[in-house]
Formats: sequence, structure tokens, C-alpha cells
Amino acid sequence: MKIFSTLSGQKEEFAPQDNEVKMYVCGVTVYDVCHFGHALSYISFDVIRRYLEFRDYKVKYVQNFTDIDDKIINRSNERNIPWKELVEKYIGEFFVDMDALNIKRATLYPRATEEIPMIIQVIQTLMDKGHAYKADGSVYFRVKSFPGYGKLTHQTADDMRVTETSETEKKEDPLDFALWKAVKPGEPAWLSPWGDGRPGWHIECTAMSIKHLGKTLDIHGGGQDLVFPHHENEIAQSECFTGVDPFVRIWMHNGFLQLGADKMSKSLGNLVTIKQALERNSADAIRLFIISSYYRMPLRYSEEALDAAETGIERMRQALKAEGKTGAEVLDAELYITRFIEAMDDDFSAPQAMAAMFELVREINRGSERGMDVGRAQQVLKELAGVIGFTLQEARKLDHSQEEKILELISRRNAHRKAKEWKQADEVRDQLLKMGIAIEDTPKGTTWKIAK
RNA sequence: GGCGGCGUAGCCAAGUGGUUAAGGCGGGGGUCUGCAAAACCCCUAUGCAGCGGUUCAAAUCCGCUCGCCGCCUCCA
Repeated sequence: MKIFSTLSGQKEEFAPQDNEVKMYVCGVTVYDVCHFGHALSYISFDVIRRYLEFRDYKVKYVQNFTDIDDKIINRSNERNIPWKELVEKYIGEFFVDMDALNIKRATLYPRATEEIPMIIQVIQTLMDKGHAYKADGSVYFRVKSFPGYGKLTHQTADDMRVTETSETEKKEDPLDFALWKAVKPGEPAWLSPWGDGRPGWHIECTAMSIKHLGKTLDIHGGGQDLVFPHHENEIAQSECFTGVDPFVRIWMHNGFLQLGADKMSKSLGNLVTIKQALERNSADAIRLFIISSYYRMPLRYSEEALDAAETGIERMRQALKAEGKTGAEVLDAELYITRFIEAMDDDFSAPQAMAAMFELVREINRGSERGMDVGRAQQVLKELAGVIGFTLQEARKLDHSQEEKILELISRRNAHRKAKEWKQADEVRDQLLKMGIAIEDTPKGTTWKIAK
């Protein structure tokens, strides 16, 4: 299996340290609901994780919550609710959204504020080793003390343009970044050897990943936007802390979501939330839309493409319902498993895996029409769908009385059809369509589903 | 100023040196069906932003040009 690493800039043969893959994916800062960009990132890594498991690796998947930072503090002040309450609310929303998208739960979800002792230990060690210094109640990382700084970004510290901030003058060097932020009036704070304060953004991931996964992770993932400064800083902190190089064997970054300049070009930052996306499209369609494009490429949000994915998913679902003849010639689907694996083994090339799946779909339907036994092939399709994370479940959000009504109308229409009263039969069909129900006459009778 | 990405059919999107340029959606024409729907079959890029170059051979490598985008500040 080959995986592209941002660090080396090329595909590398994947060989975890042992059978359990140590995988860490940067999580969200919980001050708002998740948007489509989060769906893109977490679905991408969900597929990667599922595929690793399919290939018989155990995966220990750790994803953090950043539950204290400036945005959280600001938002809680704006809304006049305690930061803790805000954080709990959005952690809850996070799980609602992730579950709705059929994203498997991580093994562990550590939170920054629950790892303060480890964070303090890491910072203290960095200070003892001369990689960090205290200034005005805060602690900063001394970037120039780490010769490898910039290796992930493929730049040297000297090439970087420095943006001045309010803290710049406290630092020895403008590139230095905060490990510990001194408390400001009215802000939540934790005790530390350097005075009250809270952890800086990058340090939590170092502390949590090392604590839960060890000094060297197999895979560390996140959005492309995290490469710099977040992951660059993580490398610096972590390798200085442990003295072990590498901190991460394979750095994976998914392409960033681009908003189509056209349709949803609302004011900047007004992203489509996951909840909004799920109102328009099924979780499967959202996943297919995301997976149809290679994970490292940028993805442009497109409602047209999402709807196309919806139609494609419906065709997959349909193939699972196709009738086969038991005892007849068995449709051989093993070729498609091979093609699927070949595609995914090459840096999780899901678009090509999708091509294989859709060809399998066609084979199943064709085999069904030719009276073959397609049961095994359908089982293969189901299994591959599971590896990708498709449910292929139809959304039936109807209650019993509605369902009874539908069945009653269908039998009324079939009575008309039997009597060749086509006009009346068509009227009943139109009535159903107005209720949002589409029907299909099959050799085995009439079936219905929610119309698009 | 530095680093990086992208430009492939109406739309989305694979393919990174060599058979007929994946797959999805859409469109056209058929088959089946009372009609639909679904499914299946056929067709839909002599062409890969443009111009040069390397090569027996390039969408794929090199150079230049044009266009779009990301990062260097919080962001998955």
C-alpha cells in the first residue's frame, strides 16, 4: 500500500510500526456547528480508516477536541453563556453530524482541557531543554532552536513572511509561537508553574498524540490548511520534546473545500453547514460527491454535482435490489474486488475504486436481466460499499399511516390496471407522485420509494 | 517576496511516457413496459488551457505564456 506524505512530497510504502496503526486526525474547535469542509476532511479520513481496517489493520484513531481557545472565549462572551456550556453544546452537535454522515467514531476523543497535566509536562521539558522560554507569564517555543523547522512546509524559517501580532514584541523571534498563554482578566485559566493561563493551540495535539499513541505516529492527518503553522509547529514541539525523529511517519492532508464563486457566494465565511447539506442530500450522496474527487485535490462545492451523486447512489441501491436466479450461472465479481483494492492501495484512489464499483453495478443489473445468480456479486457490492462507508439505505421517513395509505393506493391502481382502466390507474399514480412517492412496476409486483 | 496546487467532454472527475483518454451525471437513439419508472444496449473528447521543445512515442517530461486557487494570520 502506498500513501502520499506531505513531508517527503511523494508516495511512500506504508508499513506501520506494528499491526495497530497509530492514527491521529486533528479535530474541531468547538465553538460552532460543523460545515461542509469538516465533512470533506472527516469523510476522507473515515474512508482511509475503514480501508485500513478492511486490509486487516487494527486502527487506533484519535481525534481531539480543541475546547479552549480565543474563538471559544469570544463566542461565549458574545452569547453570554459559560464557555463550558458552549463547548458541550457543540461537541454534542459534532457527534450528531458525524453520526448522520455515517462517520465511524474514533477510538478516543481527548480534549485539551482534560490533558493539562501532560501539556504542562511537555512545556516544562521543552523549557528544560532550552527550546522554550517564559515571557510575561506566557511560554513561547524557540523556533530557531529546532533546525528542522520548516521541513513539512518545505521552507526555511528565514523564507517565511512574518505577520506582526500583539504578542510579537514579547517574543525573542517573531516566528516563535505560544505554548502557554498567560491569563487575561475574565478568561478561564489553569494553574501552571508559570502562572495561570491556558494552553496554546498547537501544544495540545503534541501532548495528546504522544500520550495516547506514543512518540511516533504512523499517520497524522488534517486539512491542508493545517500544514502551516499547526503541523509544522507540532513537529518542532514533539521532536524536541521526545528527541525522536520522526514524530509522524506519514503526514496526510486533504484538499481544501472551495466555494463555488457562483451559487452560494454569500458573504465570506458563510459556509454550508453539515445540517444544511443533509437537508438537500443523503449522507451517501455527500460521501460519493466527496469521494469522487481525489482526497488531495481541492474540492469545489457544487449542488449540481451533489445531485448527480444522489442519482448515482440511487443506482447502487437499485443494483442491490436486482433479482437474481439462485441455481443459475453465478456472476463472478471477484475482479471488481481486485480492482477496488488496486485503486485504494494506491494512496486511497477512491475515484478509481468508484469506477470499479459502478462497473460492478452494471454487471449486476446486466446479470439480473440475463437470469444469472447475482447474489454473491451483490454481497461484494455491499461489502465494498461498507468499506467506503455507504449505507445504501433508502431514506424512508414515513410513519405507519402514511405507509398504509400508499399501499392502499397501489392496490387500487393495480385493480384498475387489471381491468385495463389505464386512465384511472394513471390518476392514482399521479396522486402518489404528488405525495412524493414514486412507484415502479416490476415482475414481482409494484414497489414504491420516496421520489426525488 | 517565499512555498504549493489546478486548468481533461455540456457538468463533476480519474489517468502522470506507449493498446480504442476510467467512472459518474446530463443529453440523443433503442430494448423492455398498457404508459411510466427502473434496468440494459448504442452514441456523446482524433482530444487533454495555449505556444514551443525533448522523445521512435506526451494529457503525461522540460521551458514560456494565459487563466484560476490555496498557504505564509484563526480555520478540517
